[in-house]
Amino acid sequence: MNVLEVKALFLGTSDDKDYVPHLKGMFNGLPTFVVCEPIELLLQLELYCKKRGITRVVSTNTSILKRLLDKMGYDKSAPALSNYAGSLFTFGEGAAIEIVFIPPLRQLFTVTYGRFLAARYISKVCAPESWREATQFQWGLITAENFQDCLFQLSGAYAISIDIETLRQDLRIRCIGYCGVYVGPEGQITTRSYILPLDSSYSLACARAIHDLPAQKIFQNGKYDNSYLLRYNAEPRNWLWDTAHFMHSWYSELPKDLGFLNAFFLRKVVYWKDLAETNDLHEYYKYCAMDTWATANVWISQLLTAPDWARHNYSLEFPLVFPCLLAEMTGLKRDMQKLEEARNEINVKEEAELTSLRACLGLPGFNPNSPVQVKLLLVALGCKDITTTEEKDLAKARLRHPLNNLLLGKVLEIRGLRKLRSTYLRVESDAKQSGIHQGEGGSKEFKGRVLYSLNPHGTDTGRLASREHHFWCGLQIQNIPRGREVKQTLCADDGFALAECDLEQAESRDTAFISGDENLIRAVSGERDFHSVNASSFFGIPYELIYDDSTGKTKDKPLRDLSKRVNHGANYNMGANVLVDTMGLDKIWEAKRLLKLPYTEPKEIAEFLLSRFHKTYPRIRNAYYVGVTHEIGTTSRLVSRAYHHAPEDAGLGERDLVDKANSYISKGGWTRYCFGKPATNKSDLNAYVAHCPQSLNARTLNEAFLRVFYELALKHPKTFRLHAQIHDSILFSYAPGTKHPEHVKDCMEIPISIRDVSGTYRTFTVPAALKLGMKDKTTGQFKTAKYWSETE
DNA sequence: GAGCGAAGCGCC
DNA sequence: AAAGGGCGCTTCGCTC
Repeated sequence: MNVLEVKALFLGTSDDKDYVPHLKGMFNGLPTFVVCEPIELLLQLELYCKKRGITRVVSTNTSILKRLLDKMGYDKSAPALSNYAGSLFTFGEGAAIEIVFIPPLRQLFTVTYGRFLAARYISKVCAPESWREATQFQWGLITAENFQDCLFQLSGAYAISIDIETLRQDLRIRCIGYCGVYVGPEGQITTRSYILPLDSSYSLACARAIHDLPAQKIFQNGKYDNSYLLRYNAEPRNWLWDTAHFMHSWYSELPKDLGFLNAFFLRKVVYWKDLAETNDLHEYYKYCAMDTWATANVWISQLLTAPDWARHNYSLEFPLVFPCLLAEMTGLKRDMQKLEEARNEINVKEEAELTSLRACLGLPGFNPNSPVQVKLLLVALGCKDITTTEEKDLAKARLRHPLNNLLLGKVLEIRGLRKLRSTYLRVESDAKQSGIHQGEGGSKEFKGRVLYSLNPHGTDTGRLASREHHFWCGLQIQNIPRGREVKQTLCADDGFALAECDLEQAESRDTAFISGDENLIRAVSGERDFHSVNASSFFGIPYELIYDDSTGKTKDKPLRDLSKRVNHGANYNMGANVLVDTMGLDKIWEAKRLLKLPYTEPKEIAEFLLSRFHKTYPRIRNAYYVGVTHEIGTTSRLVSRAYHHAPEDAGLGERDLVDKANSYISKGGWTRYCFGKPATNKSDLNAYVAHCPQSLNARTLNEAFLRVFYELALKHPKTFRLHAQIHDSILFSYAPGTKHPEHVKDCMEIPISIRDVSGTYRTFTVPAALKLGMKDKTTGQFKTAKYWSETE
């Protein structure tokens, strides 16, 4: 036997047993033992390894994890394995044995990226030579005495990562951490971290001096830090890097928090966020320093190992942090009086409905928001086959009996009102009731404004995601209800009018040009009403009977609505039963009647409807879905083959423009790495066929958002305000009399050159429509919008 | 009483 | 067997 032979052990739990064979091939060819019996003590494990000459351990055993953490002086009773996946410890004589933790093996199947992560983590101990070792962690406190030294050292850094620690209570920055990255003459990389407690105006001056250094700055999810730094007038110069955005640009489907990035990119690390729960100030500073060290090292690893397409994605995505940050800090003014009125209106309505419903039922304590209680109600109404109580299920039950209709209608009405009040029209007293501490004393508003965050790394497709603001108040701005109830409380600032500009039917147009389906291209590009054209081609009824082009009026609304639903469903590969559910049985029977169909089963009707779509637009399924599956099957990636014309392209001749577009397209636009398996999993297929148009539209709007930022928001800060982006629209306000709205529209109408799945090139532009206000009902005069409810 | 996941629902 | 996609927030109801 070769005594130098390296041996490995998989130490799992009884839950892992069945999955162990699926780890095959991940151990770099090392002879590997397997133990799934309970081993509680480190000593037991040590003896087991010693006896067999094992020096590499891969484990899911939380008892051993806890022992290892105990040894580090950390006594949490139950560490979560999910946090420690990828953490690497050493133990045994001379710390010669390395052990890495991985998620429970079940995840090899339940999570699309399960295999990928397991293999990566296992390679930490079984193929360590494939990992670059991180820099040594060293850190110090910045004091008045050593500040000049620290500043001098940092001024020599190649790059500086920055991380702030905040107090949620009063939005105060407690300390700021820096990690200077230094490149030696031989190319060797070292780092040093510095912690600056922010406890005086002197220390703030120190922070400003460091932030003003020309070195490129690195953050992890830096819009958070920069929101606070802006409050302190201490924003950094030259913020070029963000590790969360880099991760999103590379593996958009994976987590992006620092704990995960740490485990993912660095070999010899232990998850430390649990340990950072400390009351010792010096320890607290040390963990802040570790954050900056991790951010810097993750960045180094990303820079050294990312493929070109991920870098290209990054160059598209990162610039968005600036318009997003501006929009987040701008927010929208809330009319507090309107808020109060809207609440009162809702309270009155809800009170009436609730009293009535409870009286009908004879149950004074009935809660329509309780799934348990509504389920019982369904049973009482003879609908025990319906087991969930969401709107579409209640819709089903309502059709069965007028009494059901009455009672469940009230349930839905009350739920709707409560949703409006609790989510969108919240005031201080609500927060006190539920123990939430938000804004100033519990309201959603921050100095009378609704804030929000807009996150370019928040979705798999490249859309922005939204949530409440970094200051722990505000709203998700992208799901404000459509009616006037909430939007009438949000308005432009004094001296401004509010406006919204939409890309019209963007995803349908994008789908048409991505698939290259000539019928669909004609339908979306023509002058005629898209849904009526669809109704006509789906069901063989003359267009003129459905829509009157001369008056712009719909003549057959039921049929047009039907084709709208079918288009929507089929576009995203919806199954027949789901279409039945989303349309509702009444609409299904209506379709049967309208089209004089012979079928008796709802599913058959839905199947017929869907088949009409695919008959009309055959390339959607036959070329596009097939192309997506094939591309992912062979490359694990989806590449956007579209080029957004740059403003300077206007000066190019036809020939040069085509060359430029083609060269861009052949390199690829936005690329998504795909862990799912569309060939065998319909959910994955649906996600990926939805990705392409959604992502292309997101890119178009993001590009427009950037242009609006540079051409309007930065140039006209006194007469223009950039508020938000809402998936296919941009919300802004402007001083009346300016030409800013038209300029926004110009920024949004970006010509796109695209290569379809079969290789044909085309160019098209999604039209944008301004919504500036509405006609006054009484005077008939056009009135520019002040409130969001008025932008029509 | 805190924490968490599920249910339900708002938007495109 | 059947399965639209992409998000985030509040409430409920359960566990610790």
